[in-house]
Amino acid sequence: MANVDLQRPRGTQDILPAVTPIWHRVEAAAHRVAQSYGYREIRTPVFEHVEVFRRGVGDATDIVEKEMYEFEDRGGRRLVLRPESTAAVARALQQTSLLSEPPVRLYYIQSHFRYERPQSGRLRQHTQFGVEAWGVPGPLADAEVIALAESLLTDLGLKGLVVRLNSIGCSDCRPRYREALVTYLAGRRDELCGDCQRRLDQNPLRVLDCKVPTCQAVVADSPKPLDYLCETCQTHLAGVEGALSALGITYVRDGSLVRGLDYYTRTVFEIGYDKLGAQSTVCGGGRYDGLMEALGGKAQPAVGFGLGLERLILTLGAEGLVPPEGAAVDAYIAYLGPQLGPEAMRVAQMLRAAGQRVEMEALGRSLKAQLRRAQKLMAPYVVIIGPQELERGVAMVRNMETSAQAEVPIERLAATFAR
RNA sequence: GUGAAUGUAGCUCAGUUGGUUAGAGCACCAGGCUGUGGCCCUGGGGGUCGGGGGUUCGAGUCCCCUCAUUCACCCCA
Repeated sequence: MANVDLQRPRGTQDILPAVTPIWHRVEAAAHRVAQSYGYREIRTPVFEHVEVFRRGVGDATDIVEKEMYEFEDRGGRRLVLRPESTAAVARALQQTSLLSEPPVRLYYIQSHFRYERPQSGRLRQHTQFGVEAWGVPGPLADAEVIALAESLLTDLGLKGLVVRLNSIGCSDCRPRYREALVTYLAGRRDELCGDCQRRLDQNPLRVLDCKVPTCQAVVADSPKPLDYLCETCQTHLAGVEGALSALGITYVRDGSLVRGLDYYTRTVFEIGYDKLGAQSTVCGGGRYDGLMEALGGKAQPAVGFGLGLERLILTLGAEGLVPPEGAAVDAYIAYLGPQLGPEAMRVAQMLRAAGQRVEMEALGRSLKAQLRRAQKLMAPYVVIIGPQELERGVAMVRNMETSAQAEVPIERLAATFAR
């Protein structure tokens, strides 16, 4: 503890054996649900050239401006630990022929790195399950990814999460709206909070979801993004909503929903769980038809989302959906006296080969201590290798629940357990 | 990046206006039961009181700095 350099870096966590099971469960569900929608897994490098995110995510975003872990490698390349995966996936697609046969449906489970001020649900290294549908311009694709996220949450037993939906327009109508909003807000600049006065210059759409009451009062009379949507965008939004309704997915229209990454166009959505406090957004996504071009490639429409696994697991905990720890092993091998260690080991191997999870006494402790250990592991059976039994080629098998014991010939142990 | 709270054994926490060797419960180990878990009894190992500096005869207690966690903001998953 004394040496700061030997501590876990700020905003990171060690995921210990007691919690890896819920991670496995969540990851398994993510793989299963994504594949059930025909999505295939992609894995991209942990680090990329800085330009991928500067151009993909946007130079003016917080993520790129002040949260990237940038470094120069020994060859003088400017690299960065990926702060998100969508731009990285787009980059990967440019370098393959996958997109020559759209649609391309992909998913990933990857770590992301951002220099954030840590809080519960906000880490410097966090994991996202993400999904991307490339080469699909129509609104059904937007609805599909939202449905996919919803399926995962339902699969894990979650209820009561709220889907919020909005459209922020396209390259045609967004500038018109932005201009109208800036004109309006500039006229009432002195009524806005300090943050919003800054936002007005940098990212005026963000003023819409400011929580300061005076700002909300100003926003209440402001031009609404939906009023400025061009016909194409309106039709698209209506298409998404129609599909969601057909699927029976409940959502709320939230005209103030804005996302912080520049690449979004038209559809944006979030799925949140309000009991998580300030970090309540579990899933965020939308459409990013302009991303591929921003990265210098041929234009390709796409929709997707990122879903934070740490936050998802916090939510499962808050909802009491983390199952209690089960037995770590099927059998515990106890033995008496150091000379029987090798024989105990041979028995353990036999059972493992037969598909059993087996832990063997490692410290040569008293039988009492070995049984205590077995109990702790919730091992249903203990196989006791002792000199008395070994002479006759048998082992004592103890049922830990009933305390019943029976001698079983060693060569038949595997068959006994396999039933 | 802004504002605030917290930091004592592996865990949850006591620790009176600064005053002798820093405690409890749980956990762990051993013995009681010389080869049998859970209950009980007895004993034991464990702490640079987050770290550094200062005030003082004396600091877990007071002051400063620092690190970490948490909460709100900001942002986002």
